[in-house]
Formats: sequence, C-alpha cells, structure tokens
Amino acid sequence: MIRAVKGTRDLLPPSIAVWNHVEQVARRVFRAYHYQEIRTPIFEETQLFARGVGEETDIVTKEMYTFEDRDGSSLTLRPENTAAVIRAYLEHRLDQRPGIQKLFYLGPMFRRERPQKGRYRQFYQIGAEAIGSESPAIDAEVIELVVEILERAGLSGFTTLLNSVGCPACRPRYVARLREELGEAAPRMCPDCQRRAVTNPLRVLDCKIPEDQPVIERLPSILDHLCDVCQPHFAAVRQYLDDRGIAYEVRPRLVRGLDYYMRTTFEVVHGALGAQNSVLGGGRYDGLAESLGGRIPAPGIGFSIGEDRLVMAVEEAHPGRFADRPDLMILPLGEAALRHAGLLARELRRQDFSVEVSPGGKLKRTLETAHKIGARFVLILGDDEIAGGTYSLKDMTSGVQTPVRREEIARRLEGIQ
RNA sequence: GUGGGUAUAGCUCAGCCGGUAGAGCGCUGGAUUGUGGUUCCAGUGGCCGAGGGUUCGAAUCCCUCUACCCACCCCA
Repeated sequence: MIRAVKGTRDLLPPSIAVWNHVEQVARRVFRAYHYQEIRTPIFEETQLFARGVGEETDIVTKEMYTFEDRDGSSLTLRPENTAAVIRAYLEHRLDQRPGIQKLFYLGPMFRRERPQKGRYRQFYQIGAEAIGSESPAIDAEVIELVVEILERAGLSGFTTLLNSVGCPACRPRYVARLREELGEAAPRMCPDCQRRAVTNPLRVLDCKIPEDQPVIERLPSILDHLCDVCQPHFAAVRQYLDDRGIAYEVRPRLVRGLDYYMRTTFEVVHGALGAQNSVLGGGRYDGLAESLGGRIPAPGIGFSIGEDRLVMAVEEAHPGRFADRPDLMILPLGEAALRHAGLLARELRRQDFSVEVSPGGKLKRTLETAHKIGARFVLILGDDEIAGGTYSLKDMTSGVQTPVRREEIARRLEGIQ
C-alpha cells in the first residue's frame, strides 16, 4: 500500500477545522494591522536560501530538498520564506511603494529533518515581514501583532522571550569574548558544547544539559556588549512593549538559528508541545537584502509561526471546539419528499446555510445520523408536511420540535448563527 | 546523522510459561407504523508489519529488515 511519505501527513476533518480557524484568525489580525498577503513560489533557486539563511547553517548544509532541474539549474523547496519575501521585495522594487511594506504569508515549508512531535518534513508557517524601517516601534508592533494572533486563536499559557543579538558592529566583539571564555570553560562542558564552542559559540548558550547550566550562567551576556546603536534600540523596544502591557521575558541567551538575524530576536514557547516547545520565532534582519546581493537596503523584521505546533496546542486547549457542524439536515420521507427537499436545500444553501439532505431511509436512523454529524437543526419532511404546507423543524440541542412555514426556516436558522 | 520505544480489526488495546485470535469503541442492521442522545440484540470486520530460523506446532521464542512514535542534533 502507498502511504504518505515520511514526515508528511494528511490534514483531515475534524482537526482541519482548527487549521482553518487559526488561519482565519491570522488573516483577520493581519488585516487589522494592515498587512497584505504575498504568495511566493514553493521552490526557488538554491542560491537564494544558501545566501539568505546562511551557508553554514544546518538548514542549508543538510536539510534542504534540493534537486537539479532538467536544464541543470539547482532548485530547492523553500525551507523558510523570509529570503523569498525579500527577494520579491527587491525584484519588484517594493521600496518604491509608499510607506513600510507589511506582508504576510502562509503555507508549506520543507526541511529534511528526522520527524518527531511537532516537527515534520512538510510543515506550515504563518509569517509576516515589515520591511523598510529600522524603527524599534515596528519591532514592538510586530510582537504585539503575533501575540494577538496567538491569543485570538485560543492559545494561553505561553511565554514570550526577547533578546537582542547585536549587529555586525558589536556581535563579532561579543563572539570573540565568548570564545575566549569558552577556551577555559568548554573542556568542563558536554561534548556537544565542546564542539559548538568551536563551530558556533552562540549555540553553547542554549544548551539544555543541566550540568552545563552553572557554566553557562557565568558566561558573558550579549546584552552587556551591545553597541551605541543596538543598546538604545533594545531599550526602546522594551519601552514600547511595556507601554502596551505585553508580557515578555528577557533571555540574553536566546539565540536564533538563522544567520540573518540581528538586533531584536524573539520566540514564543508553550508547555504542551513536547521537546519542540517553540511556537514561533522571529527577529530583525537589516542586512539580509545586501547578503542576497541587493543594492537596495531593506531593513526589516518578521516572524513565523509554526502552524502545526500552534494547531496542536489549540486543539489540546479546546478539544472539539472548532468542528464544522451543518446548520440543518433535511430528512425526507419518501420520493416526493426527497424531490421537494432538494429544492428547499438549494434555496437555503444560496442563503449561506450549511445544509445536508438525507438520501432517505428510516426516520429513526436518519435522525441518529443527523445527531452524529452534529446538525443543529433537523427538518422533517413527509407527505403530511407537503400536504399541509408546513415543515417540522427540530432543534437538536433542546429536542423541541415546532411546525414552521417555508419562509420562516431561514429566520429560525439565523437565530443560532 | 545518533539513541530509545512500539508494530494484533477502521480506532484504542488485551492475548501469561508456545497449542493456528479477543474486548471496547466505530460501522451496518434489528427491537411492528414518522422521532436522535440511553439501553438491548445481531452482523461487519485481522496474511497478528515483512522475511527467515527454532519447534510436531509461533501473534507468542531468536535473527534480519521495514515502518511509525519519542528524544538528541537542529529548528517553526
């Protein structure tokens, strides 16, 4: 039997309703903050991600779905979308449009990792980028926006982590300092940290091994090494978040995996997700456009929500709450009633009601089916009703059944919407 | 790439020390006429992940493989 390939999955009812709910909430919030949608291709030239994400990152070195096209060019299924959005910004000269470009996207991304809870090879991200301003006010607004999405989606009990990772002016100095310290400390740490101390010192900071924590505590903090630009920028972001009453925790050891981040970085974690507890990550990337070879500066900040993880957490918090239930199920008794039901259903469907028509059978069974599929109302339609010109409308929640005339049905259904 | 766990009905799982399969849920139907949720009855269901070995006999013991899950790595 042919099965879905490793790390991919079918999204089925009823949980697809949660996906739609999350996406609908996101679209509504994006609209409120005046973000507009952008849809970039699912695959791009490999170079875009190699340069955008960082040649040395794990994503680029071992997790990309890269293939050779028939003309010999190297293409890659997108492992993330920020680089592509910036590419589009440069390609279409969106810098020439008025104001800050605020764009959102949602869709599948691809990384060839070993699947586990909350991690898939085809996974979905809901993200946004605000391009064209270096102002810390934008940073705060972006964080406010993403928190708004999470809350309105039905998530609670999450923690927003905030940090600044500096910029090309100050981070190298900090990294050098860190290397120095690690020269002494690393030998006392876990094997992974000893490796990271050489390859990527910043990664040592978020090692999870308990024994290493005391050592990590004593390592220098990047926040003490921010330059004259980064330091006030970070202070301003915090100020604006405080103004809004948005809760966050400063985590000087929060580092991001993608090379393009600078200054503000943030992450939201949630307990109910297993080891992959991060629901979203984001940050500022003022130098990304240049590293893509663009001559136009495109300072920006963005985030991406791991939709699979958000859906998982929302489902856990509100089981069964977002199921798609039909407003009405029509139960015709007999051939004449079935024909009549077809016409009636079409009329109601044109008024945007969700209507199911039973193909027939014993009333007891069809009522049982109506109950199982969650129909809010049931309309019983037999010879008596056709003759009398009224229908029997039953409220499946209360069990109360009342005679209604055709023109009353819509109004009765409205009452429950 | 590394480690651990699990594979038996559509789903969740029993099945001890080897004697050729069970439950609950689901699904279909019935409990006399056109009334659901509860109840009762019946039916439907399985190459016991695949291959090999031990044995008179393997879902059960051994080996190999595969798949899935979880964790590491890394990240959303």
